[in-house]
Amino acid sequence: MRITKPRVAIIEALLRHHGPVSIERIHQDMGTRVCDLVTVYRCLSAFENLGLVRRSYQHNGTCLYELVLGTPSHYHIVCKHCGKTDRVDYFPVEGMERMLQERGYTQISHIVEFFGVCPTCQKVAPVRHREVPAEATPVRGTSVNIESSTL
Amino acid sequence: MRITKPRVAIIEALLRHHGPVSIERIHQDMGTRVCDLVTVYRCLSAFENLGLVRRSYQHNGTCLYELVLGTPSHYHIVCKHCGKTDRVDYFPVEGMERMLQERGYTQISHIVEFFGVCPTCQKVAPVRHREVPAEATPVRGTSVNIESSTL
DNA sequence: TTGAGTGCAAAGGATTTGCAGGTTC
DNA sequence: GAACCTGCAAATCCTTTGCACTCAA
Repeated sequence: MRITKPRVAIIEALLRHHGPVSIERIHQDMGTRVCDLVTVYRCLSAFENLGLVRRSYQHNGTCLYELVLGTPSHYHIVCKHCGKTDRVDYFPVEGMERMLQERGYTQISHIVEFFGVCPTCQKVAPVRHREVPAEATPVRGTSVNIESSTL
Repeated sequence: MRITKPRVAIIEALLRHHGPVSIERIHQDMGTRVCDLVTVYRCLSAFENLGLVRRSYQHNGTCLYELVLGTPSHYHIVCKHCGKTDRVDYFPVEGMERMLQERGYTQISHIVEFFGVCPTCQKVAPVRHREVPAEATPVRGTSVNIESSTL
């Protein structure tokens, strides 16, 4: 994989955030003139295949990306390929992924995410699918994504 | 809210599954002639507002619905309205939602999901966004969705 | 009767693809 | 110089909306 200006800029933009960021946001942060939005999509996709970044979802279904840094440490296994879900009865997070590996799964990762309406938004109408909130920017330093990846 | 043929059929279809199902799949299962796909979208959305069903996402970003039955029992709080994420330092799942309530969040829910490539798909190419897997049907009885909702 | 529900058609928005031209190695 | 990257434009796909009509309460 080649090192190009857009790719470096994307990584830099991701480094400035400490949590999942939307693609649009990354594009803005790195400066929209650096490259086309399409390129950001393609690069992030490539990065994901390399295990450099991980993808998660916002409550409206649009996706977020973040750098894979530490190895964070649960109830539902979904096959990335066929989409089938498989029951996971063992509860504690520890040893969870090891158990899945023993079942024959690879590229295991998991996400744990909470949703709710924050104090400031208490009185406003609910969000619908695809409806992107005014400022969907994760607040830096205040997010923890416990998704992890294992070969 | 009125009881109509499509709504009954949707609930019945959901009852036949023990895990998250895609909207398309629900439509198929209940028989495409019962109502339009759009109606399924609208009904599920209404059910969700009533807390009857919960929504989650597939690894390609498309959404899944499932009946809210039991009350299942952490790291990332995302506002459903503005999309901002907020750090959650307290780790154990127990008491997590209570703590968030104390912070002023409402309509709290969370999802815990694992992703991986299942033994059967080991040798095939990776899935991309929006790319719906051949058979994305959750295997009944083998899924556990630990998302919960609190007012 | 009458407002909530529905169908059909079309709009919206995020993500992907095709192809020609550029750039890194 | 070849293979990989990009830009631009257009296609896809899922989800939402508008509007007139139907039906449960």
